[in-house]
Amino acid sequence: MFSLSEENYLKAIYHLEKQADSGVSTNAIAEQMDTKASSVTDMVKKLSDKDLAIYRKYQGVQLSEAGKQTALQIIRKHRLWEVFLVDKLNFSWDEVHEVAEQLEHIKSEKLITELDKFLDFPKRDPHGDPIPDAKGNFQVANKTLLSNLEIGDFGKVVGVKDSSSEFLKYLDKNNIALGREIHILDKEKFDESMLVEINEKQLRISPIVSSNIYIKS
Amino acid sequence: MFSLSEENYLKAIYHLEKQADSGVSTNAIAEQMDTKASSVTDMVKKLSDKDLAIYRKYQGVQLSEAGKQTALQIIRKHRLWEVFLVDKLNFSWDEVHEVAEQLEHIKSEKLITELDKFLDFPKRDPHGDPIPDAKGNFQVANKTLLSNLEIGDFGKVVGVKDSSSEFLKYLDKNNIALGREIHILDKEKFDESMLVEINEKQLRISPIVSSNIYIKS
DNA sequence: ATTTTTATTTAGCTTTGCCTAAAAATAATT
DNA sequence: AATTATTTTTAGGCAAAGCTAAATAAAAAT
Ligand SMILES: [Mn+2]
Ligand SMILES: [Mn+2]
Ligand SMILES: [Mn+2]
Ligand SMILES: [Mn+2]
Repeated sequence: MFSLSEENYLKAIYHLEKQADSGVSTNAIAEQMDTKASSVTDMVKKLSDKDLAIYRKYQGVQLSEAGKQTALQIIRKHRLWEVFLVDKLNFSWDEVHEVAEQLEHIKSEKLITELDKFLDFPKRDPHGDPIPDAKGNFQVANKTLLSNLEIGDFGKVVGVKDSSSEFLKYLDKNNIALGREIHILDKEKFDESMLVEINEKQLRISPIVSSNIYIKS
Repeated sequence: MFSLSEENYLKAIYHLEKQADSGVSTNAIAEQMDTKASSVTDMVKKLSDKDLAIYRKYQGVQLSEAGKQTALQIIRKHRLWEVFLVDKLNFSWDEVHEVAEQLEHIKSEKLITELDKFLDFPKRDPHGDPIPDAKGNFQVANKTLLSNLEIGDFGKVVGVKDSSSEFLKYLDKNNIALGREIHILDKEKFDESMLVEINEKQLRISPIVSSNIYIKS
């Protein structure tokens, strides 16, 4: 169907489109994909020719409906594989992304249908992100960043914004995991750092940490 | 490490080397890989440069020790994935090969170690082929082709030589599966066809069938 | 309203893996 | 042994996906 490279571009554009309101810029894609702007221009033209994206010179790109659906199916596969790795193969949540990046490109309808069933139709991946169904539908959780909470608030950790291995290892070290109750004891006006209670222990966290943890409050 | 294409060539050469006694010919590889002889020459030079193969112009190729080990690890992955698909995801033995061709190229040491463990260290794949261990070792079964048996002989089906979907479906239709007892009732001298009893039913099979079924007798 | 800076595109080149057609080597026949 | 047929290699090209450097458009600053 589509090349590995095309699939990766679609995924990147999909993710960038959620933040940007207008078209996604060439440079934004280049940065996300760790490639050069000129390469992006080439590919974006190709996606446009294949009606996977809408592109006007100097105006950025947006995914077409077909492009969005394709991206969602790749994301579906990525996240299902992540669940598989954690639930069945003893991977930790900081180890799965790299491997899922490869597995998401395997082409087999039956494989993904059966994997979904085998995993008992999970709704979220190990990082708390929603798993689209075969039609591309998924639940958007009403979550907020930990950094938005105020002194005295309670909440439950439901996801991470940054899912880099480094950040996840930091969370592990401090016993912060999905599902944990968190209580805001203090918030420093000066540097926005927070004192929180989690797992019956007190912990001071910097804003770079609190702005990468999703909370359901 | 190695490209998808390089890995496929190594695998093809490995399989061809088992039959051919001298070096594997360019044309044989081209046919196996469904490509052109000139493309094979190119790739074989590259493998030779990387010390994965020994190649002398017009004399065919052989795998080096490194090349053989690499091939065996790909075969290991291929067969483990086939077991996974059949044992865990309800695939039938005629559906797995295509998907395993893709999955065998996923790069992750941990993935394959854990998959092996998850499957309880299987020794054979769904077609009866041995699964090499992490060091490339595997048991060679003492098996023979059904076509070599004589009238009155008994045996057990332990593998298939042709594992094309068409052949496997034919076997399914006639209730021939791994582990089944088989009894040779008659063998026609003229066309080498056989009358066998399997599953308490009599069945006449052509030499093209009997020479693609492995028996342990 | 210019000028300067930044972003984007174009042009031209590289590598990988493949192809066709022609040339060269090897194998098979006569 | 010479000729013919087959196999293999070489030469020259193509498409995908990347890159650098130069040109152009858009945005920001003066
Ligand atoms: Mn991921
Ligand atoms: Mn994830
Ligand atoms: Mn197979
Ligand atoms: Mn097999």
